[in-house]
Amino acid sequence: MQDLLAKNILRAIGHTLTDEEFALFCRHSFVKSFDRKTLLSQEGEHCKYVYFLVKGSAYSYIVNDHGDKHAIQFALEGYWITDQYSFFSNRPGMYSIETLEPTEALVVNKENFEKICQSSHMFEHFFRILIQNAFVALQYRLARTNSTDAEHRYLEFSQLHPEFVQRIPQYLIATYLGIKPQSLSRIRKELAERK
Amino acid sequence: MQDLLAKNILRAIGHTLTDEEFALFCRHSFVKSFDRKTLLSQEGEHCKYVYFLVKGSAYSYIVNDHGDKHAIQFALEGYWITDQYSFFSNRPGMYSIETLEPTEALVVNKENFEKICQSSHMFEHFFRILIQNAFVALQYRLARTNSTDAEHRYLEFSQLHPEFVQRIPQYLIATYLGIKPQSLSRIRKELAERK
DNA sequence: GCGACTCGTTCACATATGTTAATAAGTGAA
DNA sequence: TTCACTTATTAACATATGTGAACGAGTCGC
Repeated sequence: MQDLLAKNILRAIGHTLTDEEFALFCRHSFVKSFDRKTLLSQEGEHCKYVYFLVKGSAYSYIVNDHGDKHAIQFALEGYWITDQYSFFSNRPGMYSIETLEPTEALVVNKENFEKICQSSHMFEHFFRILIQNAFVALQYRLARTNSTDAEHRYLEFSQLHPEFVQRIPQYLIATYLGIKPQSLSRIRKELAERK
Repeated sequence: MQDLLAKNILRAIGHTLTDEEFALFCRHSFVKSFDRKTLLSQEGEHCKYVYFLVKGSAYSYIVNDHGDKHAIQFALEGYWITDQYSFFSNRPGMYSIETLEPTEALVVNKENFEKICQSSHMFEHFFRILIQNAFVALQYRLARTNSTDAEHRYLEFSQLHPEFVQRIPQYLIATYLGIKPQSLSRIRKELAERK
């Protein structure tokens, strides 16, 4: 189970955990299971935890003034997810997080997260790299959103994340791409006809 | 001059530098001046440096398939800027960075950046917080881009960054918001008429 | 096996934003 | 001053995407 975590760390920083580091993480986290459609975090409330998914899937979303949900991030096994805004600032969250399938996660609360980072330069480094990579991916996504039409964004998304296309409902992918589910349906139809 | 940097660090992590830490940073950075319209980084080439602006302004942008520039980030005095993708991955850049005014910056190359982070847990921490804050802001910006119309995005932008509206050309702000300069002009006209 | 959902599709029509082109004000260099 | 260049504005028309509504195929609980 913590195998996934070890791999995650290895991939990010190129080396694996010592036994002490591993113990440090275990002491400050716990495992928890969630049903499908469980809210892990809710808009307006403080998001106290960061989740590392071991099994299942979840997504975060924002609700706009018209009440529409817009997906922000998807997470499958091996992904971290939280409301970064709320978690890091200790303010009420702007996003909600919901499981899509029955899900199992390693859970770390804010206090323990800070402790882990303080007592281990390695973990501080790891989490810097982790958020750095997330930043780079997000920046690219925004750049494409601002400079490319929906059809190309969808094509790029489905090539980059075929596993999301498989497991995430299409109407959520649409909002993730910044369009309506009907529009994505139309785009997919055109792509299929042209092919 | 390094005053700005000290403030920047203080604001991010709540305490200031020791003399050794300050010396560490100085040993691994240098000051440089640039004319207006200087390319600090160029698409296709490795972005070797991160810049902390002490004076002037700059912006990063992506060029899409039609050859249109789209602003990614703006930087004024007290802001950090680089092509994070290229800088952190050591790959050819996807963005370019150009000064908008005569500019002065503290410059750190990748190697020294890593050294600073390795030899000081405090700097590792600072840069984690820095990129964390950048991530949170970026995520919110993307969430709004995907869920809000251009008029509201412009209003929010100009309230959040009045200093950008002052100093950054309007056509660049338009591309930053994901619209054409003509559209921003139209939106501004409507806002003015309604008022 | 039945009703209640959820999800994807399709369609006719609406609207925000893009496109192209022209104009004008402002700035800086010669 | 004049010329070249950059930036902002405006207008008529084009197009991608949104809107609202209907329909059908799954799926789940009972």
